Amino acid sequence: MKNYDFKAVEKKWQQKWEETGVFHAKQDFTLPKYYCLVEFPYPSGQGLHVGHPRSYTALDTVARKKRLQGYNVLYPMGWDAFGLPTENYAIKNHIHPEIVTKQNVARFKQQLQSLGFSFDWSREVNTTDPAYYKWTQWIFLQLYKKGLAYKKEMSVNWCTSCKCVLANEEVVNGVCERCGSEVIHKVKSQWMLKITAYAQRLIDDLDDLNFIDRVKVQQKNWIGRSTGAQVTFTATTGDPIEVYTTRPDTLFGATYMVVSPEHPLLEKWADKLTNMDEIRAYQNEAAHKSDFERTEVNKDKTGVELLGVRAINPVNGEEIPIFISDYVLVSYGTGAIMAVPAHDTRDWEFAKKFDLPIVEVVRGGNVEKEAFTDCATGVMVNSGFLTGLSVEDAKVKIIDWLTENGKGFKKVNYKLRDWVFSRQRYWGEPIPIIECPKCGFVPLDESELPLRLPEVESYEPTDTGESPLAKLTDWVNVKCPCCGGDAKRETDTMPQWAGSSWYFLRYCDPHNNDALASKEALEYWTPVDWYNGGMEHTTLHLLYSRFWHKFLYDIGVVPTKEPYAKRTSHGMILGENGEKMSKSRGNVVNPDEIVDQYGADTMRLYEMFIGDFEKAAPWNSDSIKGCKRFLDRTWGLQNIAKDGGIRAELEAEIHRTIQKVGEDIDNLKANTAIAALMTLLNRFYDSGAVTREELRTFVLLLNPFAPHLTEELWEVMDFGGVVTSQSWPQFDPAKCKDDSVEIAVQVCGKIKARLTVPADVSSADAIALAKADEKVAEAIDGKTIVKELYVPGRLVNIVVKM
RNA sequence: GCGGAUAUGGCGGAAUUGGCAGACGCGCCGGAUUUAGGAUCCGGUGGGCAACCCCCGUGCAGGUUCGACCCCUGUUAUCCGCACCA
Repeated sequence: MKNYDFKAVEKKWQQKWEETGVFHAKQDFTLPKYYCLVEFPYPSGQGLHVGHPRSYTALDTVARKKRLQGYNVLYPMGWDAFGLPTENYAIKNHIHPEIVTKQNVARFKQQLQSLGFSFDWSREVNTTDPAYYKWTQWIFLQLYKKGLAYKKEMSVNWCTSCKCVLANEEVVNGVCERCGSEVIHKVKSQWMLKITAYAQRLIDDLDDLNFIDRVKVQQKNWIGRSTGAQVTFTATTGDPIEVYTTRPDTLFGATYMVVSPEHPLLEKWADKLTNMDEIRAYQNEAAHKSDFERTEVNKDKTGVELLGVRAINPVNGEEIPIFISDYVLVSYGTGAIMAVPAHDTRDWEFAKKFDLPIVEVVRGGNVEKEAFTDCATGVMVNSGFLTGLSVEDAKVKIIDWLTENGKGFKKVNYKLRDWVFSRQRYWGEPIPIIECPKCGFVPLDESELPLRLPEVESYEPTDTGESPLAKLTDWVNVKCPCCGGDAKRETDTMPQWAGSSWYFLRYCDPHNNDALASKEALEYWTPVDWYNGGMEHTTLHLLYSRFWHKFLYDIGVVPTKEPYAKRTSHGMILGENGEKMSKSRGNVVNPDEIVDQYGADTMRLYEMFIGDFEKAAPWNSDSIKGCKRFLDRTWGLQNIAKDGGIRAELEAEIHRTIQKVGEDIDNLKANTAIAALMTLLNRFYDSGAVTREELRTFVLLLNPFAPHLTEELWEVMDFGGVVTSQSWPQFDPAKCKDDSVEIAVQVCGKIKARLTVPADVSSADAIALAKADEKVAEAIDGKTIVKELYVPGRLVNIVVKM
């Protein structure tokens, strides 16, 4: 036996796979298909880290197994290459971002190829390629034409460090999701996408999808649907004040109102409010607070009462005070609330601080001590015609009353906001819109796509909030396609999430110049059968791409309502100290070094063996050795190989292993699949031999995890052909069972003995055999047997009484 | 605060979903081989006890059951998501 030279062997097979194109998806649409997808990476300057291969290897094992099972598998890879880090690097080093991207992509690609993933490289896509972003822009134009893209002056999140606006989804705890810098509010005119129009469908359609639960829960929470009522209060000025509430049943307990500091009625009432100075001061203060300050928890309630205008409760005609307070948000509901301090914690705190009346309307709590909110099963009190009803009935009755009297109606609200879609940066897709003083916004004609990014001298972002593109007067100043007059191009670009919102469609037909992909290809390949990716994208990329896909479905471009049939998510790989891997913590493991030291197969195997796929797992350099040892022992099997079929004494175990490995790969339980293969390997060594047929099966089962070594072993053993053109082993359920089994014998639940019995032994015989055992006989001697039971193949339990 | 999850040896993790807890791997201990180290091979390894066929043991306290890591009630800790969303 030759020593296993992983470096030479891995290179050899990687070249062979590339030359023969064995992993290219076939263009034959009559074959059963399987579309496996992993999130395409952002090609950063740091190169791959050990987290990337966890996801890629897991679906690579699925893809490889599915191919052996006869499926036409699409397992593609590409580059999500627009974005800030590249642009910032380019600025710092005075290199064009396109060149930086090219270098990073080359590095990533080389790293991925060194790990032996079975990607179809003939379908590689790159979001920064004009032939690609032509279609990103095309989709934007379709959204615009359907009224789902609009430009609006509004208060937006502004990252002080990126010098760029952010979507709500990109603001985490009041700071920028990417760089962690402070986010402030800025009033700017921004392109928006109307994702809210799809809020209900984005919730409803989750039901039919095979997504892991936490993804569904997180998306539902983010969309934040609630049902309640919109109620019209009337101000003493005669103006209606609309509020939204989920508790219309508590309307009789509304003792004051609160409007947000930005509420438009305040300007309207400016001349009637006697304390306008105080109000303006409060508004000003609120406007200068960052998101972080404004949403800080357990913060004291603040506010100012409006003097000169009061409100009338529509249900009882009572006049109540109105306040402004920053605990009421402009962006949610109507920007105004009715306050029911007895049954809402925030209102209660506010009422206590401003000494406002607290009227109990649902019995059961002590509203002087705290707000009684957990009152869904309570009974109404102090509530006029609602008194005596259950909360549930009161809700129905009050909504009927409001509707009949024109004072309100049933209403559904969402926390989801429209998607802020423009970015004031260079390295993104140009938005293909021209603004004409006469004609307004004019979309570029589709024949002019792609609208290429122009060359610029400097990519520096500006403090004024303008895109670097704005400085290119030659590019900006154009003639209006509509009237021929002077007009200007939109200079903002699209966010990084644009290109990734539809990339999985492009893989189906990546070189198509007439459509984002052909109808036939989409019909055949979509939806993605299995998509694995990070939890951090749940309310970003995953939600955005579902939205775009639904839109494309509505306009007849794609044949399915949903892009992904199944979504799973991998846990993070942590550093050896159990902390998140990061440069600053100095615990980063470089995958190149692992491949260099142990080989790609060991790296792959270890990443799959490291633990529960869905959970975070700390890296352990000692444990890798165990995987290397296993592969070396597998290679060594050729020394004890002999002719012959599967031996009778190993038949059941081999069939069970085939079953287990297959099922475990499908269920993301690679760790136990590998454990089963290790057990089987130990059995071969224990028996001193492995037959050719046994080895053949073993090699096939191991192939998805360790593709290089198994190909080489296949070749050395002269099994014929290559592994990639074989069939996945079949198991026979009838052969998975042993003829005899070891069972435990318990007396009163305590184990007294272990017996080997025939697998098909009858209950009576098993119990008789158990009783015949010396220790069991001793334990039950002289006692009354209360109960005897036999769990087939497991145990006998004899229950006795003294 | 709300929502979701998790808790098993020295470590990563198994457990056919109510039926022999600790599979598999790491680490550790002992042995073989080696000039030595490394590598490899063999044996052992949840805890207690001198030892056992004994006792204890799946975060903690109860409960249901012939039988509970698994189901129920309560509780603690950790992680994640959302967070003044009316």
